[in-house]
Amino acid sequence: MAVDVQLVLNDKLYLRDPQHTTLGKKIIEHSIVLIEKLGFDDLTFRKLAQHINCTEASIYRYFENKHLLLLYLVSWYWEWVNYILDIKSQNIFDPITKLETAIDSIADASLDDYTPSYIEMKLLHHIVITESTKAYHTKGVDKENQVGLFLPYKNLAAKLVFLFEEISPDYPYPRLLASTLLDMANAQVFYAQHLKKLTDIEVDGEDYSQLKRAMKHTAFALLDIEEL
Amino acid sequence: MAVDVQLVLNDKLYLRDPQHTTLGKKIIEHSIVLIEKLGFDDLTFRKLAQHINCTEASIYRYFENKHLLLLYLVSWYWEWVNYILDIKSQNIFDPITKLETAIDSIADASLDDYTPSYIEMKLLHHIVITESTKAYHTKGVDKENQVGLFLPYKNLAAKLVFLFEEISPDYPYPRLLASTLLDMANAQVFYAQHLKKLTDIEVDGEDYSQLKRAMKHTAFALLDIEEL
DNA sequence: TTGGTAATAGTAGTAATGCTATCATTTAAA
DNA sequence: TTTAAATGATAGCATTACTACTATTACCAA
Repeated sequence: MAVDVQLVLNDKLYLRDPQHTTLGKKIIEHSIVLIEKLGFDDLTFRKLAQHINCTEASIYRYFENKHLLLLYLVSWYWEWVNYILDIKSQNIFDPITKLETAIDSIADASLDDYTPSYIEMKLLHHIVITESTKAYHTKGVDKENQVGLFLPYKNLAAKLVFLFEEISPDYPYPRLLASTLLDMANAQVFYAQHLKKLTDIEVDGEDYSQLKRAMKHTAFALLDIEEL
Repeated sequence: MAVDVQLVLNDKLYLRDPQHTTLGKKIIEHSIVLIEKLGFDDLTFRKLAQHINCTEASIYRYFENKHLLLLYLVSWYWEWVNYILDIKSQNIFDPITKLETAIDSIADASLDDYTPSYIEMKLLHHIVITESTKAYHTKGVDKENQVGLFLPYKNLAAKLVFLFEEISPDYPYPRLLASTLLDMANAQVFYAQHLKKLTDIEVDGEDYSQLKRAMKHTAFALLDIEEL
């Protein structure tokens, strides 16, 4: 019997912690289902409330608005990737192997099965791919950044930067490479699904092997490492 | 006395072509100003109407909704970059120099001064940087892609792909590199302005030289070309 | 077991949004 | 100069994004 993992998320994301209550978990669970179905733009708290048979007001007790709900979901996702990455890179000491592991973790974190029962990870991954840029392209970025709402993503990037600097201390753009790789992991999947002319990779179901190969190729070439 | 350039845009973008009328141009002009000021999310046709002293209904006669207005602006921008790129790469025959010119055009297309009087190019550039992903991350991507609404961006990417294949026919990810570079041109500027930990470059006012250097460094390394 | 508090439900209402319709009036092209 | 096209003016309506208030239930501690 699996115990649900509880990730610690910034408490500015919510008014009441959804991980603590039954309704809270239901909100998370069904918001994922509903965003996947309708798209984030067409999600409303009213529809969500109807969908899970609670009142609109109840949802507002957890999240100030749907933007913060999205930010919560996206934070959850990246926090999860951090968690998976840390687990998988335990006992690996060669930085290049570590980087490969990191890329693998980033590309298929959603396939790991330690995920809490109320979070359908594959759907959440899909939401991150198609909707996550909306979470930080807002007038409020700077304020939200200041209170740490983007830390999960930035911490993940920082881990990559650390590896890059270990591997190729002279590479001039480690932070650019980190954010580019992370963005690539989402964008290229989106292109593979919707704008095929913009990518060379194919994503077949949950098979991200081509993405991983492309990411590694890119990272290695830029860090000036021999392909393995 | 300058003559306004008229770019040919997909007629599915609008109900009535805004380039043909005074009010149309005013809508474009002030939508740019207002999106820059409020952010796309907080723009409404009502506010825009008040701002330019016309009626809401008049704006709806040009654009079905604000999503299509954004798509129009973004299309205009990328069409403009295509135009600038074509002009600037005339009479250049060395593909590597051509690629350098292309990257320069992409990074500072907004600085060219042939721009029509009613389009404040620097503002539009800023809008593309912060809002353009919203234009294609919607439930309607596939339909809109099918009728060609993303062609300006895809055509630009195709031009890069053509150069990559000329320069390094064996490079395995030309389309990925094209879209990655184009996305990078926006994302890294956004990071430089809002999430500095995610980039190594600085953007000082309208000086995109560091961005250009980083883009060239990336492209050359991946295409396996000696730095110049 | 009781009492109190946290969680949720229920209801209601308001300002703003995203449109659409109708008809009158102005503008500009033939 | 006529006529069609473009715009204005006004109105209205369903939905959205909340907020407020009160009532009820669940649960934990004394």
